[in-house]
Amino acid sequence: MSVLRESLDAAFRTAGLRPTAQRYAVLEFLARRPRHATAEEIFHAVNRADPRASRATVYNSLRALAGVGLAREVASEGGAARFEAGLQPHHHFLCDQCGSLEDVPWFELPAGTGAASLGGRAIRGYEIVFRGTCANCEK
Amino acid sequence: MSVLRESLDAAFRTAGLRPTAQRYAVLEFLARRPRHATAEEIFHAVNRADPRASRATVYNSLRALAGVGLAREVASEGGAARFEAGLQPHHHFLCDQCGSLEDVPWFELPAGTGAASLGGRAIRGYEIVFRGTCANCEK
DNA sequence: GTCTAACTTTAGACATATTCTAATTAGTAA
DNA sequence: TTACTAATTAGAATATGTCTAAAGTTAGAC
Repeated sequence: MSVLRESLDAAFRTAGLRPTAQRYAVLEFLARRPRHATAEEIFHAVNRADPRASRATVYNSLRALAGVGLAREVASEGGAARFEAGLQPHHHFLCDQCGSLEDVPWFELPAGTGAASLGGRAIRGYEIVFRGTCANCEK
Repeated sequence: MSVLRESLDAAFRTAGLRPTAQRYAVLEFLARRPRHATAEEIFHAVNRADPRASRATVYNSLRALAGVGLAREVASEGGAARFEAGLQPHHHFLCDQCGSLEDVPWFELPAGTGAASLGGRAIRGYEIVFRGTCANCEK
């Protein structure tokens, strides 16, 4: 059993999620890969390993994984939903020109930022979506 | 001609966008209304005014309006895309429990926040998406 | 190890959301 | 008005996501 598999296994147990081959496959794919995979991409990848895997299972797995924080849906615009392994937090950058979605290394909001605007809510996390022109299009 | 219509008209001209009845209807609906309308809701509203309006036109109009900044698609998760008039900037809050999407009054990031993470990109704007439990579910 | 109950997966139908296409209509500028 | 171009229409086509019933797995009790 690979090191990755062991750590995923531990992650499942910690999360109290029943480990299945399909959930491994989905999470492993997300953990290994460039971010922001669509359900369709995940389905194909998982399907290469196990040709019987079904679309519904990919969605089920993604929901299960997202439910315990092992994966998350990226708040994106248009088209298919995109998912990523929920390992390290980060922000996102969306290019107006070419539409690419890039990761931005994590940084915290200075303590208290916006506190006055958020009254009554319990904040568990946040993400900043920047828009503009990416380094490539900027040239 | 109403005051709203006049200001929308001016907005179209400024944006260099050909003003059509359907685009007026879509933008007017967004400008008047609670935020975060789905294309379907917009379609029905526009359709009440002009029963011949088509879905495709609603999508076309939304894209045209978004292209010039008069409307924007809200980065949301799952289900149908949501749109809002692009008038005042604000942040968003997404409730883990009930899934509701709320506006959070605008506040600026302190100058220089995250600058080190964003090198090479031209930032035109940003939005913070908070997650947690809304005031209602918190009770 | 075997049994059982609960959970998960499967295939494919179904439902919903969005885009495309060809023909028609409306806006613009001369 | 006329000619030109862009936008709209209806509905088909596509893409995305969910549901269902039957079959397969897993965890835990024995």
